[in-house]
Amino acid sequence: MTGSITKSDRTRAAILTAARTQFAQHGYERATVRSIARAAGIDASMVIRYFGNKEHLFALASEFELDLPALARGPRESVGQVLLAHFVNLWEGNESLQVLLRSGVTNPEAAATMQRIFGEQLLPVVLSLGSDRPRERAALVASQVLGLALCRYILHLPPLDTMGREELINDVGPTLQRYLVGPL
Amino acid sequence: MTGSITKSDRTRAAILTAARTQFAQHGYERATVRSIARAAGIDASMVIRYFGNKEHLFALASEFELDLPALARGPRESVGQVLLAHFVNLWEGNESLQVLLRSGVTNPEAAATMQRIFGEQLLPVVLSLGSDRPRERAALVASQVLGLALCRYILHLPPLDTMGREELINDVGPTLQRYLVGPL
DNA sequence: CGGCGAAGTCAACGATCGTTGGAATAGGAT
DNA sequence: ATCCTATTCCAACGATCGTTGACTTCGCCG
Repeated sequence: MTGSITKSDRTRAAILTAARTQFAQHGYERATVRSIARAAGIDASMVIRYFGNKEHLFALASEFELDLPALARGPRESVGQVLLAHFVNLWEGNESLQVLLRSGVTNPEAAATMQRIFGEQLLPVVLSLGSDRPRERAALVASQVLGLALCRYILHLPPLDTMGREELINDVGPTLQRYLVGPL
Repeated sequence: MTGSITKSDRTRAAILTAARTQFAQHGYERATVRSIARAAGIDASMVIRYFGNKEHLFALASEFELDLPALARGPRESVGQVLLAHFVNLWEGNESLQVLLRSGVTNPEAAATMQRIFGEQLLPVVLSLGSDRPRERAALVASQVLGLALCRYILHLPPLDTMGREELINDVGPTLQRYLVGPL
């Protein structure tokens, strides 16, 4: 029996998926245990039974990796555009980042997770490029990337929310380029 | 009697101030009517008595003006730095913008207010500069300004949260400069 | 000083939240 | 087919939310 996919595995996964969607769309406080359960097609008590409490469920639902590309291995003149393209793919392919962004604004623990993720995953990439003031550069990159995501996916600020990928990358790419390897 | 400052005027102002602080620090859902009342030193029912309901109080507490400078009248090569300096003053002198940012992420009405403010006040300034694609430029400026505020004042992402004003303006100013009048 | 309206408190309402424990049900092994 | 256990539902708990209405206190005008 051990190792096979039981029914509980499937409901557990369904709850996690529903939780990610609810947290991403409504944030930590507005996404209720009951709404998550309803989206997963089960009773609210099951959510607690499987994940202990709401806070723990959130911790698991907001876990993810940035999987940043090895910028130092590519051409130096396009690191900004490459990094931005990667982030756009991330935003649009996975809602985990939206979970963190939507909740990190009111939930201190989510804010801490955000700090940890960008510190552990973005900073090394910046370091590998060998520029001066790497910590400042990493934070500047984060500010533009998060600001773009905020306006495009959360606030739906026109015309940013309807602009095409290429247009976006052409307009904002040079900003990241300067933050990564340009003069400050 | 009409026109003089009554006691009710002072409590009304106290409630509004307390509401702004609570909304700015905890967002719409976590700032409770009771916590606002406690901060204002009165009973929760007074908050409702004076403002009808929580939603209406929030609408009044999140009202403000950007008071943007007339960039077209100044030297063209420093419009980015001037605009950023103005925004930094705004963030640090008044918590109204933090109210909107903290709440706009989960509250659709706050998000709409944010759209309206940037559309009505930032876009005209960009238009006055005569660059191409003014709507895109205004939105790009918003993305960097809001992203910076998010990281610095909400998420407290180091080292952005402790960087000095001048340093910040030197690093991010050129980004706004390009968004406003540079090549896209 | 007595009264009257404004200002504020108090207790409670219905709703909803996260969470719990026990009853009901299902599904696979014997 | 029957039992056993994993899985699920149901009802309810205490807490907290926004909001309401009745009661109390304050301050001023005559």
